[in-house]
Amino acid sequence: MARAAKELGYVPLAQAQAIRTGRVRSIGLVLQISEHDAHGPFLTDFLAGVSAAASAEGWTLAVATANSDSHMIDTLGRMVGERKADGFILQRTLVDDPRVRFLRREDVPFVMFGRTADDTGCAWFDILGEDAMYDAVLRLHGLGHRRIGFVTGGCEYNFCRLRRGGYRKGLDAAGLAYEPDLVREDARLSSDGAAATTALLTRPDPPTAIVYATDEAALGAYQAAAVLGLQIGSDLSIIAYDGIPEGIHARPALTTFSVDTRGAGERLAELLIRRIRGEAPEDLRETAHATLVDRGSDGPPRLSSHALAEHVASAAHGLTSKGGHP
Amino acid sequence: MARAAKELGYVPLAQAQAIRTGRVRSIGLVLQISEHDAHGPFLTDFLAGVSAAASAEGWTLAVATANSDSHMIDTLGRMVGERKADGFILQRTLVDDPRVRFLRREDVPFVMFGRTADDTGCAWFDILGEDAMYDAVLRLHGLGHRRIGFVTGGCEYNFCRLRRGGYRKGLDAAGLAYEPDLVREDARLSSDGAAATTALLTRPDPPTAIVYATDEAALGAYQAAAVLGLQIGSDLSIIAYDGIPEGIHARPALTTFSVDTRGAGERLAELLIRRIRGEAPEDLRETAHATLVDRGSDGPPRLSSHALAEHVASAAHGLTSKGGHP
DNA sequence: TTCATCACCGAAACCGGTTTCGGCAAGCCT
DNA sequence: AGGCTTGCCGAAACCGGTTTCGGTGATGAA
Repeated sequence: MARAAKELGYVPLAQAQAIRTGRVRSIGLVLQISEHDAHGPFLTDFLAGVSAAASAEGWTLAVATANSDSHMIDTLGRMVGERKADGFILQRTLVDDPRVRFLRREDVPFVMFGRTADDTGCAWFDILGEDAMYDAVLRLHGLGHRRIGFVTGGCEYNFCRLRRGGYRKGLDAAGLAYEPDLVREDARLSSDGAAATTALLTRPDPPTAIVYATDEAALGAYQAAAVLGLQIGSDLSIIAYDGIPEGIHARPALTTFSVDTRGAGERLAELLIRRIRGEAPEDLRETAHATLVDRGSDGPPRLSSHALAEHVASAAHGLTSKGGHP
Repeated sequence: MARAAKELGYVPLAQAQAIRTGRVRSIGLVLQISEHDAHGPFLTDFLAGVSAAASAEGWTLAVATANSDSHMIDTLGRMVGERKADGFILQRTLVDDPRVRFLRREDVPFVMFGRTADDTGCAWFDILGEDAMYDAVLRLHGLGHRRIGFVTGGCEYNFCRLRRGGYRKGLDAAGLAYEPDLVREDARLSSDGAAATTALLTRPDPPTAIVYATDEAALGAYQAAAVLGLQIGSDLSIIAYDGIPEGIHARPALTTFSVDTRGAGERLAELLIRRIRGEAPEDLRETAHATLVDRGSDGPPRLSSHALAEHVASAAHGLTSKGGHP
């Protein structure tokens, strides 16, 4: 019977099943359009991964967008109310995420891309950015750097806390002292990254290498270095994280830890489907590693911190005197 | 009764309606992940527009991805078979598009972003890129340019044919002769754009201005100009089309016709919903205009075509002699 | 006033599955 | 061998809406 039905090309209607089972076989994804990470190929890759894994299981992907936190919660509620999605993938997890609180309260299944501070009852997939930061510090230490700075992204994101922890553990492992003054926070845009870099370099004891929590921030370093007359890769070594394509086009190209966004999407879709099918969230936690893409932006230090400080001071003087008498 | 129901917070379950009406109130969107235009903020803006307009009508958005033409057709068929979508938005319309043929044959409603060669029975929304190209030529003519080149994108896309037509009409209106040698085709990537630009500039009678069908191609012009020692905006004027953010960061910033991607998504969603509700495709055709963003990449010609040719020739000689004795 | 038509409203059938329930046959234990 | 339990299979109820149908009351025309 079942065989005959199959041969006739029969496929059960998803919504007819849904009416009884309460499942639509659909994964929900609400994008925050204000997020700048929505740019770049990230979104496409991520969607490709999610939809590939979903369609392999016969599931589909329902996408919505939100322009604010409250709009986000509304949209999540509406989608689950109308049964447009059986569960959600949450990207860009915050340290304390309102979406998590809402979905937990409403008892709606979800999976996070990234951990939160309190992940009880949460399933998640995450790339171990802290390990990448750790490796970056050790790599720079191995190249001969002894003063290594750190620039993070937005502090409301949990990854920022984690990566900063990885940086600090790297310093410990390398036997270097942690100096809070060598850390700058909240560099979201490349302009923030440029400002943070300038601030670190104009100190009396500047770092000869800087680790950036995001490529975006690191791109600002090129601008800052150009202004101060420094050569990236020799006068200043930088290593970042994300693997965005702009890093390839920078000169010298950016050494960075690249993230398999598509693969992350696939894993998240699979985890969410298993979560919806009833598996315990504690059993649905996976991690992966970012892979180092060794390009030209890091190398042995050409100058000592002291010499670098003098170089920067003279460049800054040149700038101000030029600026003063146009 | 109805009021009381509403006050109780009642919302009809979409899939229960769907089982009887055959409508899921869902818009389908299948993305070609191989498309390079999937990068950049285009996709985010577009999704934001579509999902905003859809949710205003109580509809949702079902997204899938495809990595080849046949996979695309499969996915369209599967989504309509499983009733995951009531109709589709097609982006990046080809001159002769297999998706259109399939959906037309299967009698599935759809709306195109961009026209095709044969649009009988098709609803569409499009930005009049041909008008932009026309305006670009007249603008350059007004600045004093008399030899104006043109570089198109991939010829399989219909917009390419249209924009080329706009360029030609612009030449006519300006009283300039159309010279096939001043046109280069198939510049998809910026590297193609660079090659096309170099080819045009190394002619004995090079254009002093070039119009590009896409920003991507135009970005290659900066590279080509740098190699030949030309200053964009004076030695060579360029105007392009799309409004991608990289154009802002180019030096000088790219003068381009900017497209309201989000608005396009909104219009397309609304047109598709009306199409699904039964309106005739002929009544569902809309156009909009791109808006010129006047930045620094165009200006009066500093050199005549002849002088430009000499300049290029000497630069090229310098390059080869350098290259010959490294 | 009476009859026909119209509008409105409630009941029932239906959409296409899932799930439960009951009946029947077979197997096992006493 | 008889009674009880087990397993399987088909029928029926159900999910939450839409749509059709039939009946009722009201309205308008003869």
